[in-house]
Amino acid sequence: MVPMSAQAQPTPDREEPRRGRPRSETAHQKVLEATSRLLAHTSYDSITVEGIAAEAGVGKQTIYRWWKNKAQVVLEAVLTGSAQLDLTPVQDTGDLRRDLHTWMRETIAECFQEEHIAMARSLITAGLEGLPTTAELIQQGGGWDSGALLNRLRAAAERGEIPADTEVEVAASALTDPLIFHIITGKVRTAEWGQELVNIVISGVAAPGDA
Amino acid sequence: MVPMSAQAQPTPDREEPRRGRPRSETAHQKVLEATSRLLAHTSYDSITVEGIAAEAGVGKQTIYRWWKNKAQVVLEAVLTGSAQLDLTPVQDTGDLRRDLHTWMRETIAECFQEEHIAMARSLITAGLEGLPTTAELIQQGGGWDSGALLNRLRAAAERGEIPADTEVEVAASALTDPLIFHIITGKVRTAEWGQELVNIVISGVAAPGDA
Amino acid sequence: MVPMSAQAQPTPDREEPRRGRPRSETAHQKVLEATSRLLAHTSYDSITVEGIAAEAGVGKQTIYRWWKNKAQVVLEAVLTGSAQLDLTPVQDTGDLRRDLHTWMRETIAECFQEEHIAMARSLITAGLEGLPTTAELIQQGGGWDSGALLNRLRAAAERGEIPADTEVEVAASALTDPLIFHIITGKVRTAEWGQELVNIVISGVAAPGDA
Amino acid sequence: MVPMSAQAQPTPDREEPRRGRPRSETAHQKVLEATSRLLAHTSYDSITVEGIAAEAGVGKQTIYRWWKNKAQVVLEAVLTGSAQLDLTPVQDTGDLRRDLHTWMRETIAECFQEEHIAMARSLITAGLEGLPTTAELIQQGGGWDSGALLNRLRAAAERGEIPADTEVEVAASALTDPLIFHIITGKVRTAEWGQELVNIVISGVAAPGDA
DNA sequence: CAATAAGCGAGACGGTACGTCGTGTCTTCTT
DNA sequence: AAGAAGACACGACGTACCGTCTCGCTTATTG
Repeated sequence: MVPMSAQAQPTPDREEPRRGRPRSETAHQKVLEATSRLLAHTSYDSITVEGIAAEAGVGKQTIYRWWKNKAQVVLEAVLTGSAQLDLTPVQDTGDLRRDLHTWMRETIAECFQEEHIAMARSLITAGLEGLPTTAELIQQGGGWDSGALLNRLRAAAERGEIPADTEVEVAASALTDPLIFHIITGKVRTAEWGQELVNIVISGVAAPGDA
Repeated sequence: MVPMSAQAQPTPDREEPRRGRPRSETAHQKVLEATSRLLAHTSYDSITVEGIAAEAGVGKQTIYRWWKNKAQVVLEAVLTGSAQLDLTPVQDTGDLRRDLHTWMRETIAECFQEEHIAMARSLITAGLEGLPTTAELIQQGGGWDSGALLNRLRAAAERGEIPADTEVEVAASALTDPLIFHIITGKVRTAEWGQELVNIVISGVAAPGDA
Repeated sequence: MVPMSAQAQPTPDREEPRRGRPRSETAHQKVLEATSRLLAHTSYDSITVEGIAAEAGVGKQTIYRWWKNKAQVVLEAVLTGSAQLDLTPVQDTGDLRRDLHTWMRETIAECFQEEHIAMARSLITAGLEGLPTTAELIQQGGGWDSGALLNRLRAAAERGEIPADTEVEVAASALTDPLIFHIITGKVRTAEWGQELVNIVISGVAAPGDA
Repeated sequence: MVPMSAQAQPTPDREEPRRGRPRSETAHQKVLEATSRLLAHTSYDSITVEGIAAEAGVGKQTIYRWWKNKAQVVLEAVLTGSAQLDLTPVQDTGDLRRDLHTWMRETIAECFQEEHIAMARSLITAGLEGLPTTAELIQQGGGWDSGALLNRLRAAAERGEIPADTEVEVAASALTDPLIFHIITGKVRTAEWGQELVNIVISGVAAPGDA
């Protein structure tokens, strides 16, 4: 899957020592795990809060104590759950073009799998159904983490593989966004498509426009 | 909005003249208009079929006579509603880079408006919530129509502005998809970002990789 | 059971011809029957609206369309359902004391049965939980119908068996209310207790006070 | 209110001195008072344990340490709360009929007051909702205490005002039960009604049936 | 006088039911 | 036969209570 990571701390929690029985981190965790489990074989909107509660062995109210609605739960489940998928690294052999081709090949192989597609779609849907704020959550707090990719591009810029003033973020967008968009909409993309995309972007970056 | 167009013929229209009272095209239209009106200030899932029916002054059954579920109605409303936005053409002055810069500038100006963003999001959600088939509907039947863009690129290829073997569809993807993705996730993008994206892609296309 | 009868017309219904699909009297009936069935082996408060809906094969909303809450449903079910229990008649052999003794014996035999006790309790609870108005419903609209008893007493008064100015309603109360109250609270009463009660009341009625 | 009294000793009090912090009788009392306060303007089932706890400034668990469920709390609150209402005595002037008339007049005046009615209803509901055992609690342990009335009748029997073999308990039932039943169902009764009831019963008792 | 045990207010927990709302179908009468 | 209207079965929503279970703190009794 396109790498994502999330810190997702829904309760910034003023550190005043709460009274009464403290919230059970166990319950919190059980819910996220149950949600992930359900997301594997169910689309966002056929997931129900009641279903999550049942699967987690948790009271519905407990879910609403931690999250404001279904979108938030799913969002956090996807974001934290996929953190471990954040492992398509971008190697640095010194040859940018080769490294990106490798990365693209692996990423495509990994991403276009039933389960990851389902998760990505849930992420989008959950993000869109949440408040406007939630959309921000996707981008900023975690969402698709193109960090590794960005780092590789920055290294290339410093090292002179590509011009030092390259807008690496734009270049990264040109690589990841078509990928993500095609995952979501269900257009299956072949390795060749990916290779060509890398070629175009790398060449474009390497040969700065005459504009 | 990113140009889309839709023919949206949900009824493959058997040409046998039906018996009894013919379906009211008026009602059909009223529904689409009402839906568009609602989409302007409401997110996909807080739109209800009952709400649409009420807004349109139409019976619920009439809606289900034409479309098979909510997702389809919204989908068609978005697709046809945006058809008239499909007017960001790509001019052909002979200078590809300049033409694309112009197109990008205009598109960004047009797209990042509250109302278009809401529609784009609804499109995605409706597409995802519909059957798997629906996802295809977005891309194929209508969806984001990068037709004008593709044509301009093909013209450039034929004319030798860019290499004849250029994968124009990939290049188009590299331009439109980051745009779309940022619209739906709510990342607002400046004109500069767009210009840089065009630069990268055009240069990359123009200077075929040495790979 | 202590005789009750009810007309229970929750919808006084202005006779303007309603538009749209008319309410299904069938559904209405299915609910009442299901409720009666449940009341037989369940106490009032362990009956649930969801349970009634399931038992009746009816949507929950349909119940709430006809009745305002659980108390109202149960109330109507008990009242209408028991109408057929209104059959402990008071015979008229010309001998009031003997007739009442007979009636009392039969009523006690009939009333102190698990199932009737449960219904009577549900009636009270439903009545009390409903609005203040509901309490009125019990007395006026139906509730415990001491009609047959009253008639027998009135006949006796006209015929001179008891003084013509006898307050027959008070006398009836003195007979039925202890009976009802003991059913509700669960005090099981023997035939002897009933006989003695009849004796006291009849004698009291026959021998007008010297006050 | 119809006189009741309650000993209500929910803890049969094993006399081994418990270890640890002793239960706070203060808390116990605060709960009962809070419950009584709530009972004044709320029906049984819109009273909540959480509400009682809040009103009493007490933890919920403290309530469940003393009583086994809501019905028990309310039950005890009503029973003990009304103990102080147990003061409609039956005087003994030697004239039974007069004494009972006086008692009836005072009792009716006292009983048919909003607040007492509410309490009586709660008592019934609480009794019915409790376990079967609870129903017994009403009658036996406390409930409506017709003790004073019974005593007056027994005195009359010993003294020859009424036949020595009078079934005083039945006679008392014929007086109190109609009263109670009318309170809970909300039928407001006038003083005349009460007077007539007394007349009938006294006469009936005085003039033993010729059966 | 510490250790121990149980009570305390507070409030989260797993449950269950509530009453509302939306979906997609069905049924009435009207056009 | 299609239209507007609206009831239908179904099922999820988010809330409210129930009775239980921790928390950290307080208060007696016991060693």
